[in-house]
Amino acid sequence: MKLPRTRRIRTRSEFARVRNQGQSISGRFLVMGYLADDAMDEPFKLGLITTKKIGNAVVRNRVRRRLRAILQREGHRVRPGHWMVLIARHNAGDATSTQLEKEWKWMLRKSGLHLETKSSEEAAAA
RNA sequence: GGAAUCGGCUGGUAGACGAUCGUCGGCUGGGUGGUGAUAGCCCAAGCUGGAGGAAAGUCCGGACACCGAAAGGCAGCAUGCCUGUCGAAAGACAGGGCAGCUCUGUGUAAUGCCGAGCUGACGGACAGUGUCGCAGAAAAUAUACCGCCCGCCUUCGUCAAGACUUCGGCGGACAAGCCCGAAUCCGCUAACCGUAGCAUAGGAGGGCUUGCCCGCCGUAGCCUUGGCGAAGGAGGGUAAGGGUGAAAUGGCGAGGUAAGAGCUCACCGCUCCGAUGGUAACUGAGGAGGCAAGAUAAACCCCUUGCGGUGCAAGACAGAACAGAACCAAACGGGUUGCCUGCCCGGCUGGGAGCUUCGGCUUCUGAUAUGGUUCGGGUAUUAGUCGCACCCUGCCUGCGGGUGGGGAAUCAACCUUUUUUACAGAGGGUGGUUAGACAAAUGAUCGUCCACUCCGUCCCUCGGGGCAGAGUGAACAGAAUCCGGCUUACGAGGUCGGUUCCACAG
RNA sequence: GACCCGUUCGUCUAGCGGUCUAGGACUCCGCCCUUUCACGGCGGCAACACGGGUUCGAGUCCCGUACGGGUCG
Repeated sequence: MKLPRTRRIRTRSEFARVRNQGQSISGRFLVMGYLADDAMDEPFKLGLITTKKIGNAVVRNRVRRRLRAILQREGHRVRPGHWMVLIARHNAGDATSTQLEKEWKWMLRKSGLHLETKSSEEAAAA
């Protein structure tokens, strides 16, 4: 799944809307906020937040790239029509890609955004 | 010579290959864009580019932009040995000078001298102001204090001389008392004198005692004078000494002096002038001065030189709405509708004075709904477009751009040349490229190989090896207007130096 | 991003280059007071962010580093 600029959350008001009206789940490395929106024409919109608490610019960039790659690969599992904000916690810089991916999938199931599509299972079976 | 470790300089080379999926920019294509063309928008695919030496810190300097002009001055800030080179500046480099520290050698009573290494924010402390705690006599002015010396005064001690006094001794004189009688004199008697006698009554005389005086000697006291010493006082001469401090007004020796002192002299040091050498910083032959001069300017300050301020969130363009200014229109305006009627909504005015038949009318004053045009300011803007992506330039243009030429840097392959092959260097030349985001791109996954770390397990000679798994791809670290420096961070390697250990040789 | 400011006991803060061994308040600890607690009294522990430099002497002055905070459309 591609992540061009139209599928990103970019304005302060959109981040504030997810924060104020949405729900959130916190994990070991991540915090995920989400909000359903029927009017959305995209499958979902993603926002990433990496604060200075995580580390210097190198570490922050690495965390963002890993999270973006996970969403590119696994974004088709997300139920369409949702705002989604991922906030990296202070220890996310020490986490590996697989750890981040496991935690994100766990969050997806717990939040109910996981989409059980037949096509993916059939593809896995095939 | 080797090893370890520390520091300086240099150095910035990427895990390799393949596959899949992505991200930002550019080019090409199609559609749209009323149309030939451009910009813009949409679509899918291909090609292609995409982090660093520090991109960091934001410590300097500049470009560029705006502020009113950016010329002068004050304030403020920065700068600081000399010469040269590079540079727009900041700054860097090279050489030199001076100073400090360390070491080796050498020398002195001492300061030193030669050499080597390291370090230096290295203009000015006779332009002025300030500060120098504690300790110390004294901390910046030259002397107060202690001390030393000189003479004077007072007191004391001692010695000498002198005067006086007390006492003692001796001697003498005098007075009183007593005693003495050979009788020397007076005296008395013999009439007087001579002479004789008397007499110790009186005087002289002698003796003794006492008193007093004088002299001498001794002793003690006191006074005066002088010497010496001590204490004190006021005065003068001194700067040798005062052991404290980070720092004390030249050092050492000799002479000299009341004591001392560059007071004088030799040597050393210092200050001033200064030959010579050097572009200069500087050097300092020689001479003069008897010696004035502390530190601090990363205290204020003075001098030299430089700087207008703000910073790309600079700024430019586009630009609603609300409010503002000017002008215009009509008393009606807006909505509904293709238009009209109709319907709906809002408005058709406030205040004062006067008159009134109470319906209104006249007059004064103030304000304005609504619509339109223009103006400047300028906000909102998913902060929209530009600024903003190598440089210069010609032509066309509908001014948005299009197209062409030249140059620079770099990459890949190629050619020539240097070199011992290779690597590498130099030159040529073909082709490509020139990071430009804005919640912010340059990545993710998988496979094979390599290196390292960790965990597990197996083997043996207990130090390694094998197998499997995970992680990392050396570290520091991610462009944000651009450029030049500085500082800081950092791994392997190279090089230089120090320290330690080992081995060998002398 | 560009540009400014600050850092002193556990906390909030004073602090002329010199008796700073850095003062005060709250906290903490010990003792006293009280039947006990509290209040109160007495005493004590406890700090100049780090590294260099200037100076006889640095918390203070200068330079660098680290950390924290602020302003600007």
